[in-house]
Amino acid sequence: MSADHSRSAPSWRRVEIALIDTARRLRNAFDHRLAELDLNLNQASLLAFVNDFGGTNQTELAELVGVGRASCGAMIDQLEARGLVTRNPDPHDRRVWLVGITDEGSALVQRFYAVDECFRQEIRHGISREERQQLATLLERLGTNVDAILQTPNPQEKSSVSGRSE
Amino acid sequence: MSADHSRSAPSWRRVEIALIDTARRLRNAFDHRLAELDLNLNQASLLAFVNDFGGTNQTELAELVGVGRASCGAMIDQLEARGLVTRNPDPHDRRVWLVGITDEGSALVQRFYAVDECFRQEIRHGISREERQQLATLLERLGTNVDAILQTPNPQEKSSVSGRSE
DNA sequence: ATCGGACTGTATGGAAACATACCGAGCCGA
DNA sequence: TCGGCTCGGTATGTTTCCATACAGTCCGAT
Repeated sequence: MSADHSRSAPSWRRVEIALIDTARRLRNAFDHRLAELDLNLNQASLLAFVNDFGGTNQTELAELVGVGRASCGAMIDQLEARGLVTRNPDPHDRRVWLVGITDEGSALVQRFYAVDECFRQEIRHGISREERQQLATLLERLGTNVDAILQTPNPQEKSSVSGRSE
Repeated sequence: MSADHSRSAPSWRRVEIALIDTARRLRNAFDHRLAELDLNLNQASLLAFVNDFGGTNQTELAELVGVGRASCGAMIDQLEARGLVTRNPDPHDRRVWLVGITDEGSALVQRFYAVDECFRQEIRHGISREERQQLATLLERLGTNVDAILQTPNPQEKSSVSGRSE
């Protein structure tokens, strides 16, 4: 469905849109593969972070995964209910939970690694390491520019725009 | 917040994740800029498609924008309520609506073009046309691989998985 | 000692998208 | 002509995320 964008590429539909589109499909494909573990990509990432870094608080995890604190809390609720992670009180700060992994969670992370490995091989078919490196570099620079835009509070204020209808 | 992923780059966090992450932020930035028009990126895309291609039915628009038919219908509801597009019956097929643009919608699309132009200039800062070309090519290939995966119905079927708790 | 500010985690409401199921309309072969 | 299949659009329920507001806690300044 997404192949023949022959008529769907008007002047303004550029690389940026293609990037967003590809990423969406990439995420879908990832989730598709991860379905066998009853995880989505964010959950798997969270689990892997917890596995790698041990006792981490939720705010930090939220930033690592790239979701808000509330969403992260909800994700941890789910993973905790499945017995994959534990919430342990921080002895030094009664506000925070130190999220840790269980044996079952750790085992699931191993399976995630396997799925991820397989997935990446398929995804990278026909794409050299060099090209991936370029891609990473480009994304990095793109991300920098994006951050600059996001930190602009309210860009418009162009005051005398051509014509306002209302 | 997303810059110092120094400790956030474990072995499995590769280009694919960076791509998804960058795309998310890119979309956020786009929406941020588009907020001045009271549009999000999908709405703006839809509007631009309608503007460029004239009477189009909803299913086709959904595919162009990259959302499902239901979501597309909802979006058109909103745009129609704002007087930006119209639904006209297809004289040849009483099932379909031909979505057309209004004068007001067309004017808004022009403003969208302006915002988009400005946005792209900022986003592309420090990235050459050549590099964008490479990026596009890479995304194209990536998308092909993704499609291949999505069309795989159920990849593993390892049947006798180690141990299922429930 | 205590007060105010900053921070952690949670509750709540809303937005956006999906999958599914459904209705009405077209299409086509018997 | 009629029966079934397909297709366009819509309704429904679920999921996932965010933004905001809030309660509890820590910490530093007074």
